Amino acid sequence: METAIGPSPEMYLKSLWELSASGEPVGIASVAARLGISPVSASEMIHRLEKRRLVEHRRYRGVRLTRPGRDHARALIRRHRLWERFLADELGLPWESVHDLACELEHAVGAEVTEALAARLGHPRRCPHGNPIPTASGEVRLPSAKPLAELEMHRAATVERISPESGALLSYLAARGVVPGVTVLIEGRDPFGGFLQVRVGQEEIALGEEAAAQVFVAPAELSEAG
Amino acid sequence: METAIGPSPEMYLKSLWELSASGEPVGIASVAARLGISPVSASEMIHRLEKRRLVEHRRYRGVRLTRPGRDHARALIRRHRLWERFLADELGLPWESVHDLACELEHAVGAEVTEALAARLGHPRRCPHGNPIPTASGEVRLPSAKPLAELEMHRAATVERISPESGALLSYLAARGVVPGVTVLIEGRDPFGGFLQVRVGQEEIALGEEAAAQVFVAPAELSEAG
DNA sequence: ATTTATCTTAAGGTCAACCTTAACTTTTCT
DNA sequence: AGAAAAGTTAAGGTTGACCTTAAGATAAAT
Repeated sequence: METAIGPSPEMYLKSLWELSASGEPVGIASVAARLGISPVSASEMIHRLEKRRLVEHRRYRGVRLTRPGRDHARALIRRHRLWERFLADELGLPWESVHDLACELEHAVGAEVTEALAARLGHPRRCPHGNPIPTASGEVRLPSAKPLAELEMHRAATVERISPESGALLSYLAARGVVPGVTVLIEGRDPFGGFLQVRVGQEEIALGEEAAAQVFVAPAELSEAG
Repeated sequence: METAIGPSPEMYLKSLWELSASGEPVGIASVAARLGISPVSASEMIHRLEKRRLVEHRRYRGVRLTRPGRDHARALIRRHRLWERFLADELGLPWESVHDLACELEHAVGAEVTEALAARLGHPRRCPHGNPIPTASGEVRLPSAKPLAELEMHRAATVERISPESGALLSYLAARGVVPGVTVLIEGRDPFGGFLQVRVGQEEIALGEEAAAQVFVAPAELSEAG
């Protein structure tokens, strides 16, 4: 029944969803930090959301999405990532900017448009950054992958996803060819942990640890072993 | 430079644009009526817009868009109608509903997305209701057409556009096959002006005068006459 | 057990976008 | 010229979404 809630409350739901993949309560301060607002304002909004039965809040214990809250948040993520695909694939907009653009669009459409869009795009399962697109029925499968920093040396791996999806680091990675699907290989490690020497396709680059923390990779199967 | 202005002010600009095709001042009351708000609130907003130099207001004389205001409004109409095309053509959503859906989307994108969308759609010149899509540089050509009610009897004509683009009448027209491009012919007139007998394609329908006032037609060229 | 850090509530403020009621001015119409 | 209609300003209100500062409560960590 598409309960209408404004852009701002929606951002809270989305943040809560992102901050608690498995459903543990989230501190209000971390929500506030993520949205760049004061804890007091976040607290206020959480109470508003609680009145609408979208979240449950236990004082000093944190917030959790209720069932309808979680459904709404998941639907938002779905919309967001579908718009990202659209913007990147159909409109050819640059990878680094689609996240921010999709952030606006996600609040402007309901299920009708979303599902038509999904159908139009062929029901993609990943956003351009490699993150999974929840299905209409609500399933989400995060690809199993680990941070690039934890990859063994000289072990080939495929970039599965990059998270989070916006900010200067994305352009940095994009400029260096680090996008989902490419094969990477660690060729060297700075002894003090400052950066990695990484081969990306043909090229070799140095990747700061902050950037490397955002890149999740799946090691390629080495041999015919099960 | 894409001056950011919220959805609400944007709706005022759009309304002003629509209410004064040729640039004559518009009464605040009519803006208020169109947006469904009180004249007092409209007056307030007009003053806010005046501070931003988007409109000019002369007391008791009406409001007029300034150059930047008109540019912004035209850009909005462009976005709106491009989204309509997208929703109808690419997503296959029903003709009667694309207007309202596009109303949300138009506030969610800037020039970058708009132009990419336009390119993607092949730079269409008309929205699904037949109304012209302003070009990126700001040209608008309204197809010459007259209200269906003014068409001579038994004279074939093509439906050029339907305006306004939303409301119950649209579904009414859509259900009867009255959409841009079809050929219509008046076969009879109610002596007291209540309705028209119209042939639409193969079928014959009765069309109320309220509905007929929204349908703009271009008479087919009868012969080889210049 | 006490401190520290986190969290929450209280109090008061801002701004945008609406609302109503009421009074007043200007234009327009008869 | 006078009345009606349209438009305007004033005054006071509401709601949502933010803010700051300050005080109080709880949990966690020493």
